[in-house]
Amino acid sequence: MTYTHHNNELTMADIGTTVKLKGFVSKKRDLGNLVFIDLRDQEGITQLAFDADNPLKATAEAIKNEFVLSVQGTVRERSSKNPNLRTGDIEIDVATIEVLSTAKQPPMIIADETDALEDTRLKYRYLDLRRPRMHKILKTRHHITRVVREFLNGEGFYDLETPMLTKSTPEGARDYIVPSRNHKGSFYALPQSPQLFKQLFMISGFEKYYQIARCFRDEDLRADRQPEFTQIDVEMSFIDQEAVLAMSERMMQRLLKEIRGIDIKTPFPRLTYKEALERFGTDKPDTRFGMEHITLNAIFKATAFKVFKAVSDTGGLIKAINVKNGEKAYSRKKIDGLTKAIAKYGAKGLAFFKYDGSFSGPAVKFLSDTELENLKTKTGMEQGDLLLVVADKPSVVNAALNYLRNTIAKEMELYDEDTFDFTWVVDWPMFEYNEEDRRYYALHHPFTRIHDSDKTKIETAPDQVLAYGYDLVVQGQELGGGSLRIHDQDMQKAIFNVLGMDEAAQNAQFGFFLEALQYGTPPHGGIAFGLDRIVMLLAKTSNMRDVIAFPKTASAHCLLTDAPSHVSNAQLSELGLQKKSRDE
RNA sequence: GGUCCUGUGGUGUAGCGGUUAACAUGCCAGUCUGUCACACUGGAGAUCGCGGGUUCGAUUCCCGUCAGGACCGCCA
Repeated sequence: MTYTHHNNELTMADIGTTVKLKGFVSKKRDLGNLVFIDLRDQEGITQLAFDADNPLKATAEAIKNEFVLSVQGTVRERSSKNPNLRTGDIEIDVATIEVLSTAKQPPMIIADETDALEDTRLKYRYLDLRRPRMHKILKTRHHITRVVREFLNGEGFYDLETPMLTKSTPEGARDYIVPSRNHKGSFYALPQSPQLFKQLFMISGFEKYYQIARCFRDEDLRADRQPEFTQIDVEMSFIDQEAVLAMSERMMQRLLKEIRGIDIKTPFPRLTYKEALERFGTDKPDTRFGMEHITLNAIFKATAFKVFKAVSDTGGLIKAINVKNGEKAYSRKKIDGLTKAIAKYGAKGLAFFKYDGSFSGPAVKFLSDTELENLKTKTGMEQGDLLLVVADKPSVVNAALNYLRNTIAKEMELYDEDTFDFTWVVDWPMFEYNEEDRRYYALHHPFTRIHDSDKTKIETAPDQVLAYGYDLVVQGQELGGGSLRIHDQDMQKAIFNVLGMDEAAQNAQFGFFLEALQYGTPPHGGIAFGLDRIVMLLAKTSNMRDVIAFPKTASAHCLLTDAPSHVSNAQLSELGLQKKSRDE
């Protein structure tokens, strides 16, 4: 027996027994004739005590933080107890001690209240991960994947694997590319998601698939975006949209209950994509509070106010949010700050109105009495309210007002962290026109099935075609998304046509898939959840690096291993590759 | 690709056109029998990210560069 207990286990009930413990030295307190050592392992902390007459006291005094020890001794009651510690009633009177490993002085304090900045933490990630807080998060992550697996196994899903070395595809994010040695000049790509493979499983006759799958996208990072991330990937045959949503709701319900002990109601409310954009200006609205967007175009059709008039005449949008009791909370100076903040979304200005029986604000003098009356009725302004108005092209207005709504709600504390307002955003448009490239793109992805009633519009009015696409949103974050898929090769080709892919391109990129569709394809659909985001949500952190054991920096650099790094010319030539100049 | 913020002992911060570069913590030594952020006394430890410029003089101001972070674009 290498040890008899973990360091969170011993209590008054164990007094008098001989135990063997191991762990890291978390903290030594040397009181002269009395030495205490906090021994930390995966589960917790136990205090070791060395009395004045203990022959090991000298040994204990030489021990430093983070040494790895194995000790044997007797459990005894403390003369002064620590109620903050699970094992705070007892301590170990040490009889033998073995130093399994010594330790250099660590570059950071290994405790929850570490003072190290994130780059230091990432460089010495293995030390950072010793902190109980990080242990707790990674254990929560494990707990979540365990519950997910149990749930999906229980619902009859098969955990099936898909390749990591696969084919690069043009649509979507930038691929991570892997050069082939056998086929010099050719490349694999790491999967952005197992999308086509899971559909092929359906064509293979598996009816319920899942995988906790690593995905790779070579795009710029954010606090909640890493170049490699994990999806809970699910696909089902012979089902409709309701089946996918209901299954997802059961899974989230189970997760919230088991991880946080929170009961949530199903079914989750639904918003159409169109509604979400109108009422919240985003496809991932935070629905924990009101302050919805109010469209004011109708009021200002013939206004004398030049700013609104110009926007109205050029097909722009005039929208507002009513900040209830915002008049006092938002001084002129703070509003100027908000105006500056929304400039990053392209908003050229922010009009504001205060109300205390009548409107006041810089723009009031440009508006007629009728317009002000209509404004009051439309926005429901009351004593002490603040109205913020943005007028510009729709994408700018929506982005700016969404930012304002979220920022102000946070500042005014209009919501609670533990409100889980799961919402489905459904009925996504199939296509989105890109002005720059002068072509349509798939809003979700090109394999999404469209509403039967819209089939005739594919060629005539692609931007009106709605798809069976759905996103799961909570607290203003996208947790997952999916769709019903096309199971008919003619329809699949028609979609590719709208996307501007000719037959040759379709065959080169997706020929294998178009062919597979010809051999009998069950109707199918699925969904994928961002595991990292689920962990963030349940572990209450806004930093994705906190929930990934070995994450990368904002520039996709691993500070621990220093990847990516140079490779030798020999390695390159084996792959048929040659570096261009500009070598350091 | 762009905007903004940060870079000073091991760690985290303060600071300022001329300083003995300050504080906390960690580290080392000593005192201490009940600590648990032990306490107290003393000590060591910094080419102020790197390069250039302005200046009599730059850690401080300016430019560039590198690194880290936040955001915009991007992420079907």
